[in-house]
Amino acid sequence: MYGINSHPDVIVNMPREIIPANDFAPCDSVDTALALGEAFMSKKSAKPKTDENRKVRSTLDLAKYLGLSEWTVSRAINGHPEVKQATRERVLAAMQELGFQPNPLARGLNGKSTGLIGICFGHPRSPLVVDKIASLDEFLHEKSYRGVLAISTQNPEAEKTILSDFRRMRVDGVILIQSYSQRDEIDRWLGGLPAVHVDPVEPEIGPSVYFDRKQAMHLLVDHLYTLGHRTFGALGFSASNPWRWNGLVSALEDHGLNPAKCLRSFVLPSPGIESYADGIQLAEIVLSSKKPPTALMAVNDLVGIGAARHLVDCKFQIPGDFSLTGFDDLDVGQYVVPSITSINQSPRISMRRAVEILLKTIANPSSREIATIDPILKIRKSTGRHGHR
Amino acid sequence: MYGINSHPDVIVNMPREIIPANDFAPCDSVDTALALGEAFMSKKSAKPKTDENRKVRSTLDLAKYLGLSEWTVSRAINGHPEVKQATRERVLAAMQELGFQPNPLARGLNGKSTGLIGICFGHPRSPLVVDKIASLDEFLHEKSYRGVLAISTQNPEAEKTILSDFRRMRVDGVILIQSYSQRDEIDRWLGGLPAVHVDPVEPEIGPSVYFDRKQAMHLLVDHLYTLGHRTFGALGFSASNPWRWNGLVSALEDHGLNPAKCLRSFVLPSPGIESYADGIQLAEIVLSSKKPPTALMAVNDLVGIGAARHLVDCKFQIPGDFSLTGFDDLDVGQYVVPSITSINQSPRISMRRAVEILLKTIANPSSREIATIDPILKIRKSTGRHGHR
DNA sequence: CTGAAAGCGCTTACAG
DNA sequence: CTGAAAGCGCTTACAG
Repeated sequence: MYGINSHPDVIVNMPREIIPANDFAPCDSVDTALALGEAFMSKKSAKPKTDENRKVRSTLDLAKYLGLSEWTVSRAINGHPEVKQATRERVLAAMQELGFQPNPLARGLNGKSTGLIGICFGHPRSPLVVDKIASLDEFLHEKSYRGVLAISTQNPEAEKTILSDFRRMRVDGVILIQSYSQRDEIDRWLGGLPAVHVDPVEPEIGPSVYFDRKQAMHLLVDHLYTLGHRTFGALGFSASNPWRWNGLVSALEDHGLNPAKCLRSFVLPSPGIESYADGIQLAEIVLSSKKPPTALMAVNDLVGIGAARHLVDCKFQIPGDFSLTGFDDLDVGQYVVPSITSINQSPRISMRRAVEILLKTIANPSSREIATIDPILKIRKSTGRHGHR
Repeated sequence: MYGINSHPDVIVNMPREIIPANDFAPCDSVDTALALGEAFMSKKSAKPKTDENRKVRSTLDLAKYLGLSEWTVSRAINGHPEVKQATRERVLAAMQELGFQPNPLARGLNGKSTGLIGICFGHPRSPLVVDKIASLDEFLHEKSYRGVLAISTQNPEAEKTILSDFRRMRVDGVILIQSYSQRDEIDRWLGGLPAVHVDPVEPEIGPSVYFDRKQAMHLLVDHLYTLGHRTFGALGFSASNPWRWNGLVSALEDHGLNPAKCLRSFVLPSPGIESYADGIQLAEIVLSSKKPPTALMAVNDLVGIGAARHLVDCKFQIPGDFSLTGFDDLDVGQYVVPSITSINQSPRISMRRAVEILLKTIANPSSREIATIDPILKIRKSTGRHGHR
């Protein structure tokens, strides 16, 4: 339905039925159109009411078919108050029956909704992206929107291009996921286009969905501290990843620890795609360091699993020698040995909120709603007391 | 660039720069437009040539700016032969410089290219989908197309709706990945829209990319047979998955084995999402069966890893007691214990071919190119001689 | 090549 | 509510 109702609370379910491409017969005269209308309505119509003889292809056709004016049909479809309820229902019912939908391109040309939502992922390589995309697809379809997907791969230049394209194709709104660009730049690129940010690197000052990474780091540190750990290693992230790092630092301080002494960061000289192979390399670095920390906190599950794999291969015990945490709560984390303690980010809920907030922002551009997603700690076999074998 | 060249071999790189939404000043008179043109061209123009004073927003503006007619500009952009090379280059250069692009909506309304490609995934839950989406995004962007993504979740009704929507938004073509619908139905829903099928369930009779699953099953069986295995179990698929099953049967027959005797199928009463949990359940079923086969072939890596996990938990040796193969060659397969023998499907190459073939089909609808992607066997630690501990 | 015009399928003032 | 019309930004015959 391409969001063509201006009454968001009255969602009309119009079927999206097929419109054969080759059966177009324009209705040039009112007579033809009326004859057509009769054919549709006549109970003893020779032809069955199949897709093949559905000739209502424009609002003008529909208007003729219903004996209304184009004006009325347009207003009815767009939920304007000038047309009375009974007429509107008649129009909507006919659309249902005929499977007719106004052409979104023509709507877009007139500055109306196209039913398109631009989706821009900053970081495509996480397995969570599949869940997010599937969820977005589901929630967007529920509201009769379509997602136009693009991936910027953390490249601001690409992001600029993508947003420009979104504007050019007149999307109704944009969902930006893990954007790495400057907030003010993005706003400039958007040029007023409604947008919701999900987990931006820059602090959120507009409509956004914000996963509480600081709390997540607190949950992990609390868990490890309770198990007796006093030395911590960050695997694959450092102070250059402020959200993770600052959360980690503040969590340590909350326990009376001095991060300068108890926290070390292990990063690769040339960071890869934060996957297993990185984890293995990072574990090598940890092992080659003096007095490695006992609690290792990986930037994500893949790195964590890779690191665990290398440590186990080197005959270290997890959690006897090292406790190890991941991040993301991927399914796979439960099926590796040892299963990996992690943080669940509720990607599905997060996407649901993103769609909700975007639609609110489209309806009311001054809305600046922010949703916070709470982390969930998943304790598994990769964390335990140090020295317990 | 929205595919606005009718000469596919001459891809013009036009910048997609930002178009501020609020600075629109329509050029109502030729005078205004010319003055504008002068301002653009004057070297001592007061205002710098920023986004802010870029006022060429339509082909008409561009035509006035260049002192050409709208007709010429349109023809130049669309690569028609009537306009001579020098003029075309001038137009194209001005577009570059001004960052102007014709409005794709208006083009679409006129039955021209919108630059949109519909992408429909039938099976969203595989981790490979991320790779496929990222690859499609990359290759489509290279050709200045945009992907509109939808997921049908193996529901023909949803697929019908999605294809109808694609037509309504005038996509230039469709990429259907793992569609579960009937081929003739799809063709009807497409109504002539150019499309390429990737790994359809129905045999491919149009433009398509076809992963050679039969050969894949042969590679696996050859490998297992060479290792001495004579009894085989299919984990998570049966004769209802014809490609897998028929390939498996023919491979066994090629080795002189009788599938009726040496092949058993293990499937869940209510199949899940073909992930780890399914694998665990399937392994339970295998273990509870009489004389379980020694070679287990999982429908995919996740199921294989889950099954392996359960077998190991039950103190069976892999590959001592069971050899186990997966399918997909997910990264994770290398990092579990034991690492899992699998089949690589070259998803990136597959997507590249899909885009290539689609663009060829758009350019020439009678083209019916079919690409075959060869499987690659990845031998890892989960397969070996039976009884070797 | 130019110029003037119609048309794609909508939306929206404008007068009745 | 109707009717006649202009406009969104393009493309495309049509006459010169």
